[in-house]
Amino acid sequence: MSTSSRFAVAVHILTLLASADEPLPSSLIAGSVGTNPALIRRLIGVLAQAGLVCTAMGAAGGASLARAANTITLRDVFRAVESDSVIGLHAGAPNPACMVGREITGALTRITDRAQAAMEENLAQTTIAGMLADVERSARARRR
Amino acid sequence: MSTSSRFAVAVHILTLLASADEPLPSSLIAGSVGTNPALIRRLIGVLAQAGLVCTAMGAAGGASLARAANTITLRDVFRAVESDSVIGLHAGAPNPACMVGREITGALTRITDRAQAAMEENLAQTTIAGMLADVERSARARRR
DNA sequence: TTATATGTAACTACGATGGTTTCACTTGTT
DNA sequence: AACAAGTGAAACCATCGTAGTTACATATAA
Repeated sequence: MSTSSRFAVAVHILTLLASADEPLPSSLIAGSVGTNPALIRRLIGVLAQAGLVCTAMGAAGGASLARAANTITLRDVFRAVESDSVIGLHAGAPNPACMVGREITGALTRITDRAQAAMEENLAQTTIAGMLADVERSARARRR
Repeated sequence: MSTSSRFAVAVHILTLLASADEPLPSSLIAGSVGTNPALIRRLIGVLAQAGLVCTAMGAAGGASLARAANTITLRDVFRAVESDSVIGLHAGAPNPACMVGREITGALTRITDRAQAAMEENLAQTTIAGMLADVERSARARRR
């Protein structure tokens, strides 16, 4: 199974904000993502708590990037919206009367932590600015 | 969110099989994992399809490793039991009328594929034999 | 022949996710 | 001052995947 779509939508939102020079309302963002404004606001709340975006209430309000787009890595985004580790462990504790059951969780945790760190290290190599550049490059290529 | 516990349980099963020199019945494995035999048999079916274990029916039957424990990497196990990519994309297609909406999925796919490859590369560095050695080392250390 | 297994289908319970509606509150504009 | 355009947050619902469980047909060693 895969993680939720929150990461994908969060990157979408941030890339959109990076391409704008004024606060964008949740309704506009929802139009681009293809969902409804309340959902976007929920996710933006998480991103705001993580210090990635800031919001303005009232008319002409909306969300904008809290930092420069080239200082926000996809790892930052991932950690903001995805709390658990991507590789799950046992649902219940294994049998402590068995050697493998007793020691497997510790051994597995070491492995999965390392694997996830490798993945996040990879995500850290891309920023929101990079994503926007990538999107613009693709759009140019498609137009030709 | 995280993946299912299938990977963790599968590694548990395989480590257990690596420590045995005869076929183990699902009931015994279930006792070590802390769940019920039918669940174990379901998972073993997947591992058998992937060519990691083989099973024998009837009395004195059970599951055993199909290959040497030092030739089964955790990446093999991961791919056998976890079909989807770990990082999900959008639930529905974004709005193609918006540049970001139109291009973000392609850009994201490139990123997430690379990130998952990095994670799997990391998992490939450990084998079931390594897991068993790790478990045995931990058990020795605990006894002291 | 019997005990011990697997393989598989069917069903339930539960939690996370995405989606939706609604309402109080804030703020720029006229 | 009134209004329009926003956010923030709560309360739901539907859906889906997972884990768990039971049951039974089938296979096989002793």
